[in-house]
Amino acid sequence: MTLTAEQKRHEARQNYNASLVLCPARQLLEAISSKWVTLVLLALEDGPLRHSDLRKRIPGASQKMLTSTLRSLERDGLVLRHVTVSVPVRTDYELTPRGQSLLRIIFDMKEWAEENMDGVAASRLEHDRHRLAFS
Amino acid sequence: MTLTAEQKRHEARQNYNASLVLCPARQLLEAISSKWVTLVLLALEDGPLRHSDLRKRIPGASQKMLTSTLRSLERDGLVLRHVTVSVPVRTDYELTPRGQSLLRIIFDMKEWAEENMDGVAASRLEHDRHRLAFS
DNA sequence: CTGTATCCTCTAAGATACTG
DNA sequence: CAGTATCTTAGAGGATACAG
Repeated sequence: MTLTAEQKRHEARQNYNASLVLCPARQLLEAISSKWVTLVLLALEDGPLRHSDLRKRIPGASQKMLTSTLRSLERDGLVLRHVTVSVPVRTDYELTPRGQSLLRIIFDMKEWAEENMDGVAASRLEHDRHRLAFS
Repeated sequence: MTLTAEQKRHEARQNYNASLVLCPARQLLEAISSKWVTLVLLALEDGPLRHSDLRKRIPGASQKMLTSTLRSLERDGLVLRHVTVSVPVRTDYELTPRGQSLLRIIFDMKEWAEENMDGVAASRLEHDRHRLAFS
């Protein structure tokens, strides 16, 4: 049978998806653990921002990614999108209570990152040094 | 000049990298915000595990991803790798203190995810329902 | 058993150009 | 200004086979 490989792939994928369904917290973890998500939430920390302001605050984010990230956050009820119908259009984004509660977690992550930045950097140097010595 | 597009790409990439260097916490955030990282750390929660045990605990993780995730965690000083030279080889992984401190953050994330799971799901349904109504 | 190397696929994300 | 659509690409990640 020639389809064996592809069938196995399908099966594996199915199993994977099944496990995701069984543990729904993972879905959220995945949705959260995107670079842009954290950056957007942090940017919205102290009040609503317009789309263009968000772009300024998050250099490196393409418009496309920003929009799609915001859509996803909106869908999850983490940010609120308010459109003012004028010419030109104006849209503001702000955190929902749920978004703010997540922001607290992200703050903890950020804090941890800042506290452990140096240690991790040192560890990397050490590790790379060893690998180099044996190669 | 025919290289304009590619040059722009390079330039943009450079700017992006530059901003990463300027805000080193982002590097850590990126390193952390991988699905496998969180799953591995959670798996190591209550004590050392062998490579094969980790695979059992994390269905869906290919050997390759598991190994490379572990390597990265080891490099960052988050897990410790202990090799017992026998036949067959035996390797155990355990959390370092730094890894345990990160695990606390991940626990908070997990807790948040579990608390907000239902709300997010509801929000998604609502959102999708609206989009459907207008299409 | 643990790990590496190879190949291959598919998705995330950037560039670009266009609409309301 | 905000958003969408299209094309393209780099890289993450899986399958497989093999080595120590």
